Amino acid sequence: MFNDASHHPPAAAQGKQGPTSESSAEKVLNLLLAFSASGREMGTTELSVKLGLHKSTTSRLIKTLVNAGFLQQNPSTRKYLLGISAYQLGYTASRTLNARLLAVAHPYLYGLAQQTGESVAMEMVSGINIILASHVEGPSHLRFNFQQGEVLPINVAAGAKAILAYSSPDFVESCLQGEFKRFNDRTIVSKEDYRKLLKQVKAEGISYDRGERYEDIHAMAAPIFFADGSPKAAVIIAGPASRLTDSFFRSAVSPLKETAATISRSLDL
Amino acid sequence: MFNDASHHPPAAAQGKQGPTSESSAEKVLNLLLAFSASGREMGTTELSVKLGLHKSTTSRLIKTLVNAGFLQQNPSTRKYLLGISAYQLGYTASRTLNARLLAVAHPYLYGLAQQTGESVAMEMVSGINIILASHVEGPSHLRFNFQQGEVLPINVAAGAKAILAYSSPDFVESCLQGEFKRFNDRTIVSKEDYRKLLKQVKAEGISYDRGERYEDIHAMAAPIFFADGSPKAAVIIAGPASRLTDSFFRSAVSPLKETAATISRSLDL
DNA sequence: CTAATTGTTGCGTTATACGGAACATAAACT
DNA sequence: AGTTTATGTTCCGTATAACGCAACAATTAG
Repeated sequence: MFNDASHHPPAAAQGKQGPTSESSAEKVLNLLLAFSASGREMGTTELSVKLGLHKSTTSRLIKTLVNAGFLQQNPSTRKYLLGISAYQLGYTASRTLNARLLAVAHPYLYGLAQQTGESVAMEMVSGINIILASHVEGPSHLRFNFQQGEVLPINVAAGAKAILAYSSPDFVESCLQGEFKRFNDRTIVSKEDYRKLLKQVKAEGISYDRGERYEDIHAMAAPIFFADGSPKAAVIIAGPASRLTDSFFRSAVSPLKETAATISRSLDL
Repeated sequence: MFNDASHHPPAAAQGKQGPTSESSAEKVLNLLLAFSASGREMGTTELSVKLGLHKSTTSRLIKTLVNAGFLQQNPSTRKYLLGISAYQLGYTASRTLNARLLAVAHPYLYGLAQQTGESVAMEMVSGINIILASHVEGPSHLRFNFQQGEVLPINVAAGAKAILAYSSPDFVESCLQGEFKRFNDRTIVSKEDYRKLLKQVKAEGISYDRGERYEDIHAMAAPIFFADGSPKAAVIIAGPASRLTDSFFRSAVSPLKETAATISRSLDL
């Protein structure tokens, strides 16, 4: 009928043009971010309303994005989804950010190891696994030795708990696919118990391991966040149960949280 | 139909070289792709020469990209590197593409299982691990049962060999970090032997497992490629050694390769 | 300290990207 | 079948955003 009406005001007409009208460069990027946010397939019209652009503009931008490989069209639905260039870009970004995280974090890990006298490590997300990415051995003769690159069992690793406590339910569930391995009688093997524990960890901001893997090893961990608020890593203090008592834990909470927070901040620039 | 003739001289008549002078939207995307390609930190001048743009233009584009979080500036070097938005985008793209791969592949996996009478599966890359992503059980009563979601030992898994044979040396080495576990006396435990084997697999286009993990289980695999030519998955046929003899292998090479190639093609759109 | 290299604004001009509507295609109804 | 609604793409003249230039900052080198 008269769908053209469109008497909607010229969007932030006057009023000191706070958000200056977007450049076309900004428009492409916002278009990409729209996909990043929703993840769904979307059509031209849907995108145009979502971004407040004209269909014609949207159509042209999409064409550009498809040519560059950032979007592709699902032939059956005729809608668009993220393409291989977006994937490649993210892969490179991930490597870059991880490298930067490692470089930035190491001195702080070292400082924490000196301060606490125990071994310190950083665990990082890799796909749907959590791996041991970096470590600094403590000054003591009796200390825990981390194994670089190891894929960690998420039910016992303190860092994994800290990371998952702040992760999206979606991601948590994909990590919970496999069976939990039992290492000893303290090991958590029930998925239900584990989910409850994550809530507790999130409330405290710290996760603990009191011998759930190796009976004589205790550990504690705090999450590191990327600029978008997503937890991508954790700092872990680990050592012999005889030294990592509850009183040690209490005294180490602040330094640990502080270290993790400092690393998170340093990533933002 | 051709009322407008549209013989308007679009840029081709321009003295300027190149097909069509890039739109600014294309410029931003190319700028991003430049980072995707090199991965290094880069400054304004370097980027401007690399892309054939003026410094001023490049500077403005970079500013836009930084605002949108696609780039960030390393304060110590003052150069730019990929930012959190690029990372998020890639993460979403990866989920999208994986979902699409699973959806597209399944019917072909099923077909191959019917055709060969054996269990068929697809392994996919996840971070620096290779996981079992999807499987179809064969019709026979005695068959191999895949374990969904399992992180596979790359030294024995046939699919892992197929994927790594075509992967970048960089990626291969990051996967080779940990120790190879020995399952039996056929298991490959030497990294050197493994690297040699990968070359052979690449030459043949197929990888085999003749009881390297479970002595009575044989398997073969062929890689699946994304549109950019990167191997992100593999199709695997597995079953009892008694049936997966060399003669079975010979007869299954073509169907297996064909299935993998068909899936790869279907992803391109 | 000067010279050289790299990075960031102003400004006037020109080409680029926009909005509107026609055109085209596909799905939804009867 | 035919008709209607929804969705997507192309064309064109015009306004404006983006460009190149060159001066200006800010570092680094000599």
